[in-house]
Amino acid sequence: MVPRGPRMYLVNQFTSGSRPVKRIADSTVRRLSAYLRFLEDFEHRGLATISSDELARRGGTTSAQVRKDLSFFGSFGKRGLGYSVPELAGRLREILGLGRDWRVIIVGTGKIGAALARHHGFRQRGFMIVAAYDNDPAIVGADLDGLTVRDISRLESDVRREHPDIAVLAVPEEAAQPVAQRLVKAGIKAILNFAPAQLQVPADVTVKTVNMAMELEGLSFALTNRE
Amino acid sequence: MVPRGPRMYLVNQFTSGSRPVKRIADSTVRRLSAYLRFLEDFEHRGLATISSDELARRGGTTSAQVRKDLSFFGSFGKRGLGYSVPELAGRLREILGLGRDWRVIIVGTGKIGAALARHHGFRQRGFMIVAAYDNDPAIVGADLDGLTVRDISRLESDVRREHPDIAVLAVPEEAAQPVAQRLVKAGIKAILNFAPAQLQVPADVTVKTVNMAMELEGLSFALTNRE
DNA sequence: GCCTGTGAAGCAATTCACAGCT
DNA sequence: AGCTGTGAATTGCTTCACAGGC
Repeated sequence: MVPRGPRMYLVNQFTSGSRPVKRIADSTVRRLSAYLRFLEDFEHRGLATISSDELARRGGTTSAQVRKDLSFFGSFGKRGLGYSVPELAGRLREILGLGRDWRVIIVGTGKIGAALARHHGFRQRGFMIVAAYDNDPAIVGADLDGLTVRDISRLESDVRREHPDIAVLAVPEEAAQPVAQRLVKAGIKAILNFAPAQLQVPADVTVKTVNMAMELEGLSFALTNRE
Repeated sequence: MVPRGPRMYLVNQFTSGSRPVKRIADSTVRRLSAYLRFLEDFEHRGLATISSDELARRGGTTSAQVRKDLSFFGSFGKRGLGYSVPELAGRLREILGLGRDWRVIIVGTGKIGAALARHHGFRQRGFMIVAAYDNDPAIVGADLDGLTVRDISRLESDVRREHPDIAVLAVPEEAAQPVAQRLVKAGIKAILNFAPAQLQVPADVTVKTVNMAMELEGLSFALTNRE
């Protein structure tokens, strides 16, 4: 029934002038993220240039795909030479919005939420965990690597005052939708959801769901259905 | 360069006779997994039938998509009525290979690996965690909810003796590829990878990667590129 | 009348292939 | 000669629309 448009994004700020607006597929964004990772590796090793073919090999895709992905945003390479590693890395950071810090809150500090709160890898990429929430009085007040777990009753007032950009949702399945609604109402526009639930949110809110049960079932399917 | 076929699966056991083999897209399998979750909810609530339209609403897709997804595997519904909830749930479990238990090992018991090892939700769906490994002598021997962390040097011999089906890879980025290679060499055919790395494995090994940095960057992109 | 199952149509993503710059 | 950038061709996923059974 309900017709759905593909989940894509405007990139009008990249298309100069008044040309028709471009839309970027999710899969493209994921690959850009992967390319950036490889470029950072190359940067560390002091390499100056890289070809679409090398990026493709590292990313498990094709050189044509790499060039097409980049072409949505501009022409960053030199024919006959390839791409300047630092320049392309910079462009990708800009495209992905990594030129600034993002304020992240974690909602639900059970096993997964707590592990995420303690994970320092996010900070390095500009995702600053600024608060963590739980509804269990036994957990509220606890310390998570310098972060004090707050009572979830403060969620709305905190969000309105501290305007975090991204909420990581790590609550039990049955709490996921109600908490998501509270987050949206308080003004959150981006949610990383670890609950095995399909969240219903307004179109201007972006949700990425990480569903480990689903991934395991995908592996089960693959193991079961092989020639 | 390297041309890639789409990552799909044979389902010849579902297509009777010698008709040309069907291939199932990843996105379809993910949706089947979601449908099963909703069906289990309906089962608990004692509902007997469900229409493709109701499944679609819960799954954020369309009724045509639901029917098309199911049609790859057979005709499970009744025209004018819908689908029998228990029957369709059973069929989906069969299709997804959930009619049996799967033996899962966890490699790397840092924050994420340990949280996964302690997570009981997997067991309920037939994913039994049978061993956990680490290379840190300070962690080896520790107890994770009844599971003793083993020394990773035992990995190959254990895998060959205990033939686990799925390995969850939760090691640091730089260790991901070497450990994946060890797993593959020992005979593992399915890997759930939590390391932010693009694993290179033979075609008969299935890898699902859960990359939180990539998801966060997808949110960053969405927040940055809005009209 | 209601809802499934499915070819056909439509649309989006990937791959091809080559012109054009270095 | 080497490698990018990009229209065109292709592939494959999604949606339409309707015949067919309940």
